[in-house]
Formats: sequence, structure tokens, C-alpha cells
Amino acid sequence: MDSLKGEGSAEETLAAGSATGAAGASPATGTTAAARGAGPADGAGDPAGVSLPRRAPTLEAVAELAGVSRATVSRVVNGSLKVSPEAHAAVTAAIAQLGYVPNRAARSLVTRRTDTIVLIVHERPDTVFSDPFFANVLRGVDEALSATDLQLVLLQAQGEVKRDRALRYVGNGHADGVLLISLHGDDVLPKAIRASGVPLVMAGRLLTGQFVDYVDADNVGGARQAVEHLLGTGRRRLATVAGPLDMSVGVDRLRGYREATTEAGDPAAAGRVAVGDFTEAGGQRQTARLLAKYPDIDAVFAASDLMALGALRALREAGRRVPDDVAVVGFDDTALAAYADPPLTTIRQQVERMGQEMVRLLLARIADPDREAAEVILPTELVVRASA
Amino acid sequence: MDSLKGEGSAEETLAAGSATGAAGASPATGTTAAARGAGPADGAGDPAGVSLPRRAPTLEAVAELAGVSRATVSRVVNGSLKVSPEAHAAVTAAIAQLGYVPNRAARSLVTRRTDTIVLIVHERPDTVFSDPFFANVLRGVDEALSATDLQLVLLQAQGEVKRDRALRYVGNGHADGVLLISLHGDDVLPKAIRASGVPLVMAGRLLTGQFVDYVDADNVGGARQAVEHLLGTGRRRLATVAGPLDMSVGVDRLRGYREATTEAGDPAAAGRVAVGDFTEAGGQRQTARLLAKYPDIDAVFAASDLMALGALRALREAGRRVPDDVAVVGFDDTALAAYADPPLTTIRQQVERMGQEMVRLLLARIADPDREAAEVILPTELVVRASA
DNA sequence: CTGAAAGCGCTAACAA
DNA sequence: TTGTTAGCGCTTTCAG
Repeated sequence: MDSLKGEGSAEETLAAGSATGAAGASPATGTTAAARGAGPADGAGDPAGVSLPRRAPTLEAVAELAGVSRATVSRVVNGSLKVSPEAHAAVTAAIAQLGYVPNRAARSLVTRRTDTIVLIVHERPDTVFSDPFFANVLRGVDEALSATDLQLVLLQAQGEVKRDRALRYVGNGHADGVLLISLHGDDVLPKAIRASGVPLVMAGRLLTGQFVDYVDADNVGGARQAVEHLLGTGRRRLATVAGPLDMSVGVDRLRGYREATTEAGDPAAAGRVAVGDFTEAGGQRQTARLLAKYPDIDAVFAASDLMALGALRALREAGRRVPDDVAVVGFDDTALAAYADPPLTTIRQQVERMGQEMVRLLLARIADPDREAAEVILPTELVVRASA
Repeated sequence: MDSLKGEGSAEETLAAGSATGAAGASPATGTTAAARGAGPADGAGDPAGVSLPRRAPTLEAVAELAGVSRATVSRVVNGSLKVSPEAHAAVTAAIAQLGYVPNRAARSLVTRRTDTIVLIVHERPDTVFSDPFFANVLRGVDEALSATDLQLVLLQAQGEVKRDRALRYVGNGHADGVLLISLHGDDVLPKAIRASGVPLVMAGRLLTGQFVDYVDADNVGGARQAVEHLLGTGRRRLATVAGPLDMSVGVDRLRGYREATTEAGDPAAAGRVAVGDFTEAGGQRQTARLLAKYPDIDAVFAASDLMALGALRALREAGRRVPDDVAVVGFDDTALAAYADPPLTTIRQQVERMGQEMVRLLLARIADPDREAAEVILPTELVVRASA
């Protein structure tokens, strides 16, 4: 819903605008009036007027007001059953009156919990832009976490220095659990984290065969859906641009493609594979390769949407019409797919849900460190945008 | 660079794959072998073999090993100058040997610092997808933070409950500073945070005229660039789809448009305004309105890329050719702009840099809470993709 | 069911 | 320059 306010209604709001409009390469840093408002004096003396409490109320204060001991307040705060109704009421009231909130540091110091979970992102700096995956996982994680009172801290682990810092951080008990979203096949991180004994959940399966909790999209199934769709719409000469084979995503999507084509009685198609790197340029290059090698293909399954975009480009350059001559189906369904030209048919994975499930798994493992390793595979969905 | 590995080289990696392929709507949760490896027993007894240190080494341990007092170790850790070279060396060695890392909780308890800064996101759930802005700011923030040893915690503040939780969190000294990235005009959050006295930096200017540190793109200048570009390529009947006028982005981009058209001697153009909501649907609707009211416009400046996409759609539906009949320039330059059909000319803002500058400002304010409020305006850039 | 007391690991006076 | 001594605010036995 957008406002249908007529034009011209914005003038009054312009009053506060600063005219700063730096056009050069470096930012203009202007300074305006003093930041701190008309609050009470900060100095030592205590002026006549109201004096803000400089320190947050403590358990002690609550106890005193409620007429009980600190221990009892602590019990109430932590939901212990063994507190009399009267005590409970008094404490609750005192807490409300004082606006008491527990001090996490103090609590953490004694409990050795941190009420914090860490999301470690292990991402190539150059893949950095155009990555809705990350944002959406994050969204899901945050959403799932908001039902708890865990805090989410973000750690980048790109490069040795940052990686070690992240490792030290989790290794020294600064987090109750770790969520690892690692885009490449490098698996020193998972190993190191597991070694530190902190609960860990990954996005994507480990190719090394270790058992770690993880959630993943049904990449095999999704790829099969793509093949079935292509076959179902009459395509007969399929090929695929696979993702990197040191990642489970890459491996699984290729596997789904191969299984589906083979089962459909077309083992030759299972062999028409070029391995890309999930980038648009890679998709374009590998599609060109496929085209050179198998000039008569009439469908391409690209293992990512970016690669699908590249495929589109390669096909255009090769003079093939999409979808008339060659159909393209991509994996991952970002906004890009919707605006591609021609619009891309894609396999959608539930990225946000992935984040949610990761949290669910992590909480379960924190609760019971000895439970069996679990995997959650989220279904995928075919999104048809073009009549491919 | 993508690998040019021939097809077929993936087979061996498939061995570890689980066959789980849930196609239904609910996730399949399989359990595999026990998670925890062959680590030492967790129980009370201490088996014959190696026993891992269950607890991280403390200052005390370092002190003992180094033959000094805890205070001295603390001084070394915190970089105090008043430590003898010998003591320093001994402590450093002990720290290395033990792998000592300070306990943040303990430190925080006494220093009342948290070494944590909070990024509060105040976002509509429905704007959630297709929002590279957020991810890129985040990237910049994280990057800037990685030079310090501050931790980044993420807080969502959507809805009263979450908002209050976030407010309580920062209000109770759980963060040394707050970064606020608020997409709509609602300004109860900034006010509340400022009231709590925690250092705050915002993305975007406050419309209420309060002085708070902020960094923003040069929205006015960017809009001017758009107008100048349009005028420079021969367009004579400009119109704009503005953003919401309760946000500084909306206001400023409209202002730039008006200033530029007015200065170019075309005050009438300054009046051809429709107010959208930054969504594609809104852009489409408002462009349609503009078209109805001013049938002879030959250029549209859309205050966001999504709205530009909507404009494209509206123009197509109205039978106008882009860019031949009507040129479109959008603001914000996401991947979408690159794949729009026809390709969109846009004004790019340095979103990642924005995050970096926010951190810079925040650190400065933490260091000196009484400094003057500062603003950083980042330059924008015209990205021409079509010959509009 | 409740309170007293003992720290969790660290920093910051204050003495020496 | 160094060590000693108090706590920071909270949880958690252990008595009562």
C-alpha cells in the first residue's frame, strides 16, 4: 500500500535538511550542534532537580524492596518452583517497579552460559554482493531466536586472522552454540569447532562424512524436479552446469540431475555435465562449453540462478532462442530469476526456513549434547516463470 | 575462475550422501550416528588417558605460571605501560603456553563495558526479501568492526515486543553502542535509545530535526545527478515517483529532483510528483498515475530500483517504449537493476561503505560521548546501463 | 520454602 | 613497578 498523497506535501519536512552534498570521492564530515541533549549534569555534584539512577537496579535492590533475600529473587527470576506465592508476588512487583533486568555478565560469570549463539560466516569477499542467501538465512535465524532470549552475534571468518579470532571466541566459551554457514568446501572450521566441544549446526552437509547436525535444502530432489520438468515439457537433450564439486550443494544437485536422467532412460544426458562455480560468468562459460561439445542440446539445468543467468547469456550469444530452442531451469530462486530476460524457471529452496531449522537443531543439541546427530532436509519447489 | 574439470569426476564424492529426499511439505528429520566423537569421557571420573582441561585457563593460572600476581597479568593483557620487561616477557610466555583468553563476562562485570555493539534492524517483515541494502550495510559494519575486538550483536525490533526487548537490552548496558538502521519514519526507537544514554549512530537522517550522528548517501545529490542525466540526454518532460515522505531518503531524493528541475528552469517538472512506497507495486501504480495525469512525460525518475522496475512495467502496459518514448532512471543499484529489461540506469549508493562509516562514527562517540554530533554523507554515482 | 555465604574471573584502587 | 585487597551482580550449595 503506498500513500496517494498528492505532490507538494513534502515541503515542510525539508526544513531540517542539511545542504551537504559532497560530490567528490571522499565523504564530507560536517559537525552540527552538540550531541548530548539537556540531560542532568554528568559531573560529581548532584544538582537540585531529578537525578537519574546512574546504575541499573540489581538483584540486591529488588530483594530489599521485596523484603526477601537475593537468593529468593534469583529463584523467581529464573523460574524456580520452590517459591511461596507471597514471596513470588512481592518479588515480581519489586522487579516491575524497579524495572530490573538481570545483568548478563554477572550471570554468565557464574553459570558459564553466555545466552549467546554465534553465526559464523565463511564467505568469499567477492561473492559478497548479490547474495540473498545469507540475508535470508539470517532472517530465519533471527526469527527463531526471537522466541528465546538468546542473543545472536555475527562472526566473519574470512582469512586466517579472522578465522582464528572466531575460533578463539567460540573455543573460550563465549557462545553457547555455533551456526556455521560456509559457502565453500573448506572444512577446517567445522572440525575445529567440534573439537572445542561447542554445539554446532551447519548449513549444508559435510562432504567429509563426519556427522554433524545440519540442515540443507533437498538439493538432490530439487535437481530431479528440474529434470522432470524439462522432460515433462518435451525436452529430450538435457545438459547441466553443475556447481563446485567440493560443496555438498554442488555434488547433490549434480547427483539429482544424474539420477533423474538415468532413471528416465537417458544415461547419455547424465554425462553432459560442465562444472561451474556458481557465478554468472562461470555459468556462461560452461554453457558455452556445453554448446560447443553438444550442439544439439535443448535444455540446460543450471545449479544456481546466477549460473542460469550466465546460461541465458551464452545461449543468446550462440544464437539460440530461449526457451524455443533451449530451455533453462535454474536452482535458487532469488529476485533475479523473476527479472531475468526471459524469466527464469527455477527450483526454490526455503532459505529463511533453513535458518529457523538450524536454530531448532542447535537448541536441541545445547539441551542434550549427547543426542544423535540430526539432519533436516527442506523440500524444494519448482517455480515456473516462463513456458520452458 | 571456475574449474574446468571434466564431467564425471564427481562420482567419488557421492559416497557420503544421504538419500534423504523429502518431497512433502514438512521437513524430514533423520538421525544418523551419534554426534559426539570419541572424546574423553564426560562423567565425573578421570579415565587413565589424556584429560582435557575442562575449564579455560584464568588470569590466576597465568599469574602462577609466570610467577607474578594477577594484577600484573591483567596489566599486560590490557597493555599497561607500567610493567617491567621481564615481567612482561614472563606473562606473555605464560599466556601463550596456556592459551589464555580473557573471560569477557568477568571483565565486563567490573569494567561495565561489554565490548559489544548492537545493530538494531527495524524492518517491515514484508520488505524482508529482496533487500540487499541490509546485507551490504551489515557487511560494511562487520568489516569495520573486525579491526577492533568488538562483537556485533544483531537485534530485530519489529513489533512492540521485540522493540521493547531491544530497548531493554541496550538500556541495561548490554552494549557499548548502537547502530540503528531503520527503514521507516518511525522514530520512537532513536529517541528511546538516546534517552538511555548509549552512543548511537543511525543510517539516515532523522526527520525530526534532532541531532544524532548519522551517515547517509547523498540522496539530494544523487537525485540531481539523475535529473541532470535525463536532461543531458535530451529529455524535456520529467516526472518522479518519490519515496515515502516520512523518511529522509524519500524526502531528500524528492528534494534533489525538485531542486535540479527548478534550477534547470523547469518548475513544472518539479510538480510532477507521485509518492510511492519503495515497492515495485507502488512504483507501477504511481507511474500509471503520472502517465494518466501527464500523458506526455518522456522521463521518470524513480526513487528506488524496485519502483523503477514498477515504472518499467507500468510504461510497458501503457504501451510506451523504454527508453525510446520514456526514459527511466532509478535510485539504488542492486543486482536487479543489471537484469532489468530494459536495463536500468540507476544512481548507486555506497551501501557497504555506509556500514563502515557508521562504525567509525560510533567508535568516535564511544571514545568521546560529548563530541559534537557528526554527519557523513557518502557520494552517489550514476550507473548507465541503457542508452536512456 | 528461604537465607547466608561462597565464589565465578577480572579490574582498579591503594599500598608497598 | 608490583602485589594486596575489594568488590562487579549473580547463582548455588548448604543449613535452617
